[in-house]
Amino acid sequence: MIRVMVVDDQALVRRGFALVLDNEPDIEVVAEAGTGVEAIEAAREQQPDIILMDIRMPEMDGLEATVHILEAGDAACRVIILTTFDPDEYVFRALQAGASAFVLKDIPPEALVQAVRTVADGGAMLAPGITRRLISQFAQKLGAGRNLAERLQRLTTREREVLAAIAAGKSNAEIAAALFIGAATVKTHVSSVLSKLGLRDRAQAVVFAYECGLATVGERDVGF
Amino acid sequence: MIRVMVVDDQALVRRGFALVLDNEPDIEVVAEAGTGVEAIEAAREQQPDIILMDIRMPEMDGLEATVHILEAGDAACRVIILTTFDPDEYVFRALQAGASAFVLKDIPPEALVQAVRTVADGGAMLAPGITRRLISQFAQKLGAGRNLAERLQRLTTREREVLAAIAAGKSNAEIAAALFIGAATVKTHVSSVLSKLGLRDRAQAVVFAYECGLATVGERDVGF
DNA sequence: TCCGATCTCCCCCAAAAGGTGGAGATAGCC
DNA sequence: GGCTATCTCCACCTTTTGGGGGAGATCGGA
Repeated sequence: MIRVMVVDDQALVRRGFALVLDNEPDIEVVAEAGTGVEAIEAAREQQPDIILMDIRMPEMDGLEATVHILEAGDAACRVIILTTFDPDEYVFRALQAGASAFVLKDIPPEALVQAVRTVADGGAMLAPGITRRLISQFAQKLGAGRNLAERLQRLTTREREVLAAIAAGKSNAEIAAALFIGAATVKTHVSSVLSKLGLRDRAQAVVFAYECGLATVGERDVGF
Repeated sequence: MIRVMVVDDQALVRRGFALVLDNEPDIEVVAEAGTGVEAIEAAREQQPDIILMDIRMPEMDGLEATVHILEAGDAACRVIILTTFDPDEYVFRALQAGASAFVLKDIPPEALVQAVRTVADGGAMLAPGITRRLISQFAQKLGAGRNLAERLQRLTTREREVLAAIAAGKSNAEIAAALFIGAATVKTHVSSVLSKLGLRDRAQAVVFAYECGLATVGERDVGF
């Protein structure tokens, strides 16, 4: 049995969703809430598996409530964001907040039921148009450094190691220590890297490393 | 009427999908192909709206064929990748190749039909588990620089502008020219930025900018 | 009005970075 | 054995960078 909570400030909408879901044999609506604050409270008491969350609500919006509920963590629940429109900002904030699904309110009832089952099953679901944008953004990132990666191939192994170290924010002296070579050697390698890639200084080298995928956002803790 | 082509090296599988789709009143299967090469040929001749593409095939795999077909471009078609398993590498390669959907072969027939309609309608669709991974990867990137973004707030407006310029690979002189201020002033700002953020040199500043989201991969053409 | 923050610019100086040219050692290839 | 590529290091030099300290102007708030 999938235990669901429905959160929406409009009682009518809320009841509508609740009725549709409660009608399913394997789904049970265990709570309803009309504000973000109520939602947090109810989530803690009822520990639902799935929360259907509206975004625009008085007191506290659905995204903020989602963050709180998921951070509390005692509830191993997943959140489905429901919204009327799909402005980009909401989508990104929702994904960042930890939502498992983002669907528009105009989806057919069966699709909503299916979404609940999918998410309860560990899956995720996005409205088709949103998936499209997410994919295109992702593909852009993936494909960004293709010609750059080719230029990267002109470097020797050692030079790529040095470039990676530069992209980690290391000074020449630190690179020397890390690679167990002399400072003079590092300078030689750095010069080769810059001239082979057509760059001017190590700052540009860092940019290059990120753009071509040699360095990646999120893989380092900036604790210089 | 949605014109569909089915590509799979196993004739039985191919026929199965074709029959399911042809059974729908608004869908017409206009071509079938058993290899990537055949698919490219058929796509050019028949100009289908949607291509159901298997990945593993002899002669040329589905992803390579997808790239060729979409690059040809004369066909304004969208590709749905069908596969038995869902190894990550395939997913990323598929998205990069330009696929609009990535679904597993075990989806129920109605869902496949729905996917075809969704994609024909300009949407995109991913298998639930894949959507989940895509979201988590995306959320990771988005959330990467949260504490960092706070540190960013300690900078003044001008200092953030300077930091952005540093992250663009500009030298102090270039920044001065870009912001219409003196070189000495730039040095002052750079010093403030570094000391406020606890960084040592501009290379680390570039790293910081990428990690906190001030700079983003793919937004710049590295044409220093 | 005075204070603090910000933006602007200056001087001096030390350290780091980057360029040029050279050189020895090793390894693989024709 | 020559030839090339790579890795290692050195010396010399110029430019850039970054730090320290100071200073004038503006603006907004206490």
